[in-house]
Amino acid sequence: MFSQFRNEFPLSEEKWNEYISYFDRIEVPAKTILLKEGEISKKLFIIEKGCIRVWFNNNGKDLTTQFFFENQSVASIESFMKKFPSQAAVETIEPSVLWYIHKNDLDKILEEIKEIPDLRDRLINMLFQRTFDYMKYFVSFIKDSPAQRYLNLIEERPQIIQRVPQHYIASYLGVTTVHLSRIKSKLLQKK
Amino acid sequence: MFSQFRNEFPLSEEKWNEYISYFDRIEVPAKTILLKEGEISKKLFIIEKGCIRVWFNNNGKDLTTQFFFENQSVASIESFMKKFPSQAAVETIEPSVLWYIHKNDLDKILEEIKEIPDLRDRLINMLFQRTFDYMKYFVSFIKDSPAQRYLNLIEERPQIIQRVPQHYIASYLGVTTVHLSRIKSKLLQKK
DNA sequence: TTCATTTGATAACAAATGTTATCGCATGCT
DNA sequence: AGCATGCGATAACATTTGTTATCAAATGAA
Repeated sequence: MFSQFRNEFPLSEEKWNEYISYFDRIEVPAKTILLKEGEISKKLFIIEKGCIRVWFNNNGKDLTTQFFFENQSVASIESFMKKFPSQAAVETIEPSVLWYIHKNDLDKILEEIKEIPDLRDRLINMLFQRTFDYMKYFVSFIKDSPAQRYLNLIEERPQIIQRVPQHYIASYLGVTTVHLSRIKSKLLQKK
Repeated sequence: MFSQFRNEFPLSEEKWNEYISYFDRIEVPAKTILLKEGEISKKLFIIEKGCIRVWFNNNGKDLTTQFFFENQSVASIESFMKKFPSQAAVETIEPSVLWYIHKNDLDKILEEIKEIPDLRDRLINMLFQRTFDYMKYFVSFIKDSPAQRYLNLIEERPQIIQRVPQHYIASYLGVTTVHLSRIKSKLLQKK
């Protein structure tokens, strides 16, 4: 799982092995709740196989805000960083194979690697990039119609279209399942 | 302008004076474009007096995404950081008194202060906080009705309601001016 | 296989929001 | 003061999106 990332990290063999030893592997079925709404997030997950969504409970309706697939890391990030109760829940969509690390262990690692300027700068750039991604996502949400956003998904994130049940996609797009069906059938007519 | 921030920065008197000498002061009327769409952002502004909006041109309609008031710093941040042409424009709403610094000078300062762990960590936390603010903003956008979002603005950012013309507020809420008028008149009926 | 459950499509109707046009008030300029 | 302009309210109508209900197909468990 981790060897593919080995050469990205300028670390000694010892440190590398120490760091990956902090991770545990689990296999879970679909619809496993990894973090409940209101809980404090204490684990960061990395997906070996499967997919995960992050969602908010909004008056009983669920509102999916993010999807994650293989090799991505997942946490309710604000809860994880600041030890706040999470507003969001984290749940598998498919049966999944996951690796996770406890926050305490990750904090140890981060404390150590931030003395390495190269890694430190990369971390900062990641944070910036995440901000920019949110901005882009948000602007598209106000700018584009649901139909256009659906087309964007097809172009930019085909995995979502292929692997995620449609009602989750609808909530991600901010529309009802009924309306997403209408969008799809209109798009088919035009072709 | 800067003396109120003096004690937040653990810097020598010399460095402090050097850093603030990089800033210039300008006075501009309302509706002054500080950055055009498509330009690369090379200045960071700090508002002494007045207010500013950041907006996107979307098929001729403008879409305001952010408002800034006294003591806040403003730039088209992705353009400024990465030297990309800016998708957004930056424009004064009121006649304003601004201070600005060129990116080159700011980069020099940042390069120096990031060796100070305290300042460096604060910078990183700022970036995280900005990410969290965007997430919150975004979630509210999908979760809440325009009327609810308008009520949130009254509660959380009364400056916007008081100082910003209504058509900018409408575009910020993602609705037309007509619809915002309807929202306001319905809220009045209920009281 | 068989049955229950999940998922998705569609129709009919309701509610929310956009579009266009008109009016009036306030503001700033000369 | 007088006038143009910007801003906001409102009405009538159009379009988009939500709600509820029903049905069909796919999927999963016994």
